[in-house]
Amino acid sequence: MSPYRSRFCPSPTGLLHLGNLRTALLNVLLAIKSGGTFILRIEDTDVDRSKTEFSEAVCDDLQWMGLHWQEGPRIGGPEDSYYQSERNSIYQDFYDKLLEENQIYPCFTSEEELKIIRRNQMAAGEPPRYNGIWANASKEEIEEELEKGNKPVYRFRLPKDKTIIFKDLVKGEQSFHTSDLDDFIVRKKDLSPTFMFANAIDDSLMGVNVVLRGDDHLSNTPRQIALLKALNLEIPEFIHVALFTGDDGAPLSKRNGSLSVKELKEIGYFPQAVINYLSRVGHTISDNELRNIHELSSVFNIGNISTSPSKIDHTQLNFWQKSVIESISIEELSSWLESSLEDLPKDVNKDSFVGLIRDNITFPADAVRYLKNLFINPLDSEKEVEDLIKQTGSHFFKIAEKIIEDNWGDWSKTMKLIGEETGAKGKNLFMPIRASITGQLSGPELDQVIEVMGLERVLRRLQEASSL
RNA sequence: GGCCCGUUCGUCUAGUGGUUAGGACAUCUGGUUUUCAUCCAGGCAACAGGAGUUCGAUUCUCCUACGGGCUACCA
Repeated sequence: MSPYRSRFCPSPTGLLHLGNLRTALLNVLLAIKSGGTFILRIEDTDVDRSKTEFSEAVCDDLQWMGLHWQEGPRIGGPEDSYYQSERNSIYQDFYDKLLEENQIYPCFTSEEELKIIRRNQMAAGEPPRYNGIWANASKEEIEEELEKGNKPVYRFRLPKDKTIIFKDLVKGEQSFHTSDLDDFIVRKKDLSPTFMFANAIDDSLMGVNVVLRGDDHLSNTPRQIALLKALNLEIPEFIHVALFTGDDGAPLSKRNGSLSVKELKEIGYFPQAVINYLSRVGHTISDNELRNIHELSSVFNIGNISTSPSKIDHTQLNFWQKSVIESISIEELSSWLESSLEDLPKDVNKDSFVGLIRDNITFPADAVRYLKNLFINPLDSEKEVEDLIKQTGSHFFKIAEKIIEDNWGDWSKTMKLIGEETGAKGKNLFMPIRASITGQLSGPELDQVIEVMGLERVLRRLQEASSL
């Protein structure tokens, strides 16, 4: 595989979410795998919606996820700027050239007029398309509008009756007729470039040789190819990946399960869990190995990219999260949980506690729950626990307390004695003990729990239970 | 409306002109735990529908349905 120069080019109008992230990841994997370069470019051409805070967040989020770029914001590269808002002089040269060659033309039809035209076309059962009234306007007509102070947009003169064919590396050959497309706008009234223009030009100027993007861009591709051809610019290869949808099949949004990187971070997801999940959505990896980004890139394969859309599934994401928790060291786990463990009593060994709950947690919040229930919250803070303890009666706990104190260090003997003394066995024996000591109805093996808690604390718990 | 993309277990997916249609996650059951969780083992579960091509189609073709995209002075 020859080195690919891939790119990710978000517009800073919001936070990065699982869908964008997947596209970014695939581009990174492609670059690493081919020994190429991953470029980050900020497409902030929409002045009203673009915000600096978002472009900063995008960079932070990608870095946190371990998706590093070799050219782009913060680190620079061959280009003067990787923010499109700072590249206007470059675009100006192309506009000049295109205008001179009569490949673009000014159009004075206002947005309101366009809306009306479109509505009428729809009503008449015609395809809503720019009617091309300004395509062949005379110099005089144009002068007249300019004199009136009217500002034009510029449209690209799309070649007539041509078929544009390109090969999508995943979907195969795609063909579009220019008669189904219209003269699209390349420059807005405020002189800023449109996506269709700046995106295609920058890809080419930056030497991007593979454009891996969402399926939603598929029908933009012939337009961009036509534009690049008109400018004699290099045309990259294309991969359009099927969309990643919400659990209802609709485009990914907050209400159908998408999470922003910010939220993922707050919930406590490991970047590694996220990339292992994401690299298996719409892309096949035949085994269930947990991998780092380099290992993922080596099993990444364009031919394994699927053509059909996939739905987000948090249980699968969480599976990878648990898989990371299983695989890392106690030290790493402890530092992951650091801020969640602030309330852990000083006399409790942090690593022992973390080791104890490791198999029973998915997120830091789960660790907090154990911490609170084991060491802080009173026994009546969870209803089921309180009910069970009251139902069992204080007699049981008084007996248990004495036996545990006398036999500390031999848990199986302890439980046997409590069973004999109280007549309880099985569930009726273990659940009240578990409930009173741990404040929960489920959790790790009891002998391990009491070891971490210590005799004093366990006895205090039993006393609390008998006086409930 | 036009153009385009897509449709295999609940989910992510593998796969082939003849297969017991495979795996993973979830779920269910059993085992371990004198309890629950964890862990381990096993089970359930799918080719959107209709035509055609063919000795034979889940696989190839067409149509329909459904989902999605583009058709923006958003990207």
